[in-house]
Amino acid sequence: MASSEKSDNLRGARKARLSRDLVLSTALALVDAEGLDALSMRRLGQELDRDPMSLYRYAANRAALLDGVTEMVLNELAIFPDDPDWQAQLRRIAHDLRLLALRHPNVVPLLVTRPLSTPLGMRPLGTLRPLEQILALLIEAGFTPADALHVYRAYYGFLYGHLLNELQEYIVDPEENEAILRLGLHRLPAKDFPHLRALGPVLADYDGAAELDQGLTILLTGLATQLSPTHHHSDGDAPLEQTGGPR
Amino acid sequence: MASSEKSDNLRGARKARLSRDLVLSTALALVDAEGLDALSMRRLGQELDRDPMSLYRYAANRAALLDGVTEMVLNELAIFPDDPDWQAQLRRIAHDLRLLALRHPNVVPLLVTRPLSTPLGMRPLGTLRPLEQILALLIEAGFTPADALHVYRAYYGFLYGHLLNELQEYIVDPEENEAILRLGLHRLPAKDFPHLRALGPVLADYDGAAELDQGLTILLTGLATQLSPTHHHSDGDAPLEQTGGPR
DNA sequence: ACCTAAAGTCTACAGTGTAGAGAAGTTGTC
DNA sequence: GACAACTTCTCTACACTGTAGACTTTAGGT
Repeated sequence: MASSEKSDNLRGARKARLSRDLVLSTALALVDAEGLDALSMRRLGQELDRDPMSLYRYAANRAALLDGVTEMVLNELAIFPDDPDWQAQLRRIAHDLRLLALRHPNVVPLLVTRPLSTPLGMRPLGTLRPLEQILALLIEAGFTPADALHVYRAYYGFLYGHLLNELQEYIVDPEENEAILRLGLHRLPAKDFPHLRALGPVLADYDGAAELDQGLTILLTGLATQLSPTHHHSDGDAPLEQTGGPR
Repeated sequence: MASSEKSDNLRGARKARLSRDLVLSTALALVDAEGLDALSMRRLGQELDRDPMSLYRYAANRAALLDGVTEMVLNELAIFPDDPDWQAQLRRIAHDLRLLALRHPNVVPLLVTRPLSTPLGMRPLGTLRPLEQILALLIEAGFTPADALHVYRAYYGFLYGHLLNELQEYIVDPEENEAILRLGLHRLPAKDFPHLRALGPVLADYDGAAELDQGLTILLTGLATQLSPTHHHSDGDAPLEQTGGPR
């Protein structure tokens, strides 16, 4: 198909210099368009009209390249640690991340999988930024650091779980969705999967945003009964005052 | 360890016939021992003392092999759909699955990732069994099928999220854990990650079971306020009253 | 113009999944 | 036994992968 090689750049148009950002964003575009498997060094090189080996200047190896892609995606997520209404902020972040995941569904496996093979401290910094900022948000709201961590865990755990759930039922394009879904369900032996088969219509229309929001309500109210901001930084911690401080 | 090649089978001991179960369980053993990347057709063939191509009799391709492995792991999970105490049952299943995940940490990426690339109806049946059985459990307990699905989603979403969370902080062996962890954290720039760095000690001891159980309490009590069994079903336990469902 | 360091390229190697054709082994029927 | 039908396993080959190492080209500074 695309064996144009140098014909594109013949007349004067010099090859643009590569940069980590350029490499990562074309990698992301490729993953978005054709899936994770399409992202090979050779293919990406071809996409950039460069020798595959040149990529190693910008990512130590393929794994690092993948990390870079997830970092790039997570950078699209905005967090405002100074918002005093932490619950609203958590809600907003959750919905933002959900939209992000729907926009880059092929990246989600990386998002949930890469951290499993990398000790926390060794992860790309861009990946840890949300964690740090949410901790900041919660501590700022009056939680003790340890409690903030607990809240974060419950929150992010639930959030990731929801994303996995929703994406599992959404991969195919909405047009064929119902057909393929039902076709799939039809394959199931009626003896062994009566309930699942009966739920076909219900499965067909999944309102992810609503489900997420409802889950968040459960979680937040549940959390409120177990932990809440103490609102006066207790027993001897440093005066953590950031009103109008440097960002 | 087991690079015996043919020495085992030298004197008379004829090669045992392969079977899907044998193939899948040695595949699982290999993944448990050396990780997902070690599971190549050639390597697995060598482990079984067979030509790699023979494996294709028992799994259509590598992806199907991976599916088989996850199926095999999920088969270790027992569910009793007749238990009238559905909350206790959900609790028990969650803890069982947690232990399963800790016993096969390298399989967890498959567990959460494979469903993302396979429409629900096309998934291996063994993978859908827990879903069907939990639906049965909930319906048996008096939920309407649609509500059962909602409960299942919230529950499984939370559960998977927790597993991802816990495994992220647990990969390395507990002995080195603290050291490596702290070493990792030390790498983080103090300017950008103050909270995260300060939480080093807290991160070091993570009680997964407790955290999971606490989360389940939050979830179940939260669920009770939004949905409950309508119980026009058989007799037995004392139900919570029905609040006319939202939506 | 020269030097230096960075950026990009070429070649090569060991590994991958798997299609296709064939060989070896197993089983059933006479 | 002999034959056939069928399953299971093996061999060869191909296109593709990540990446080490040595090399060539380019860009900037003085």
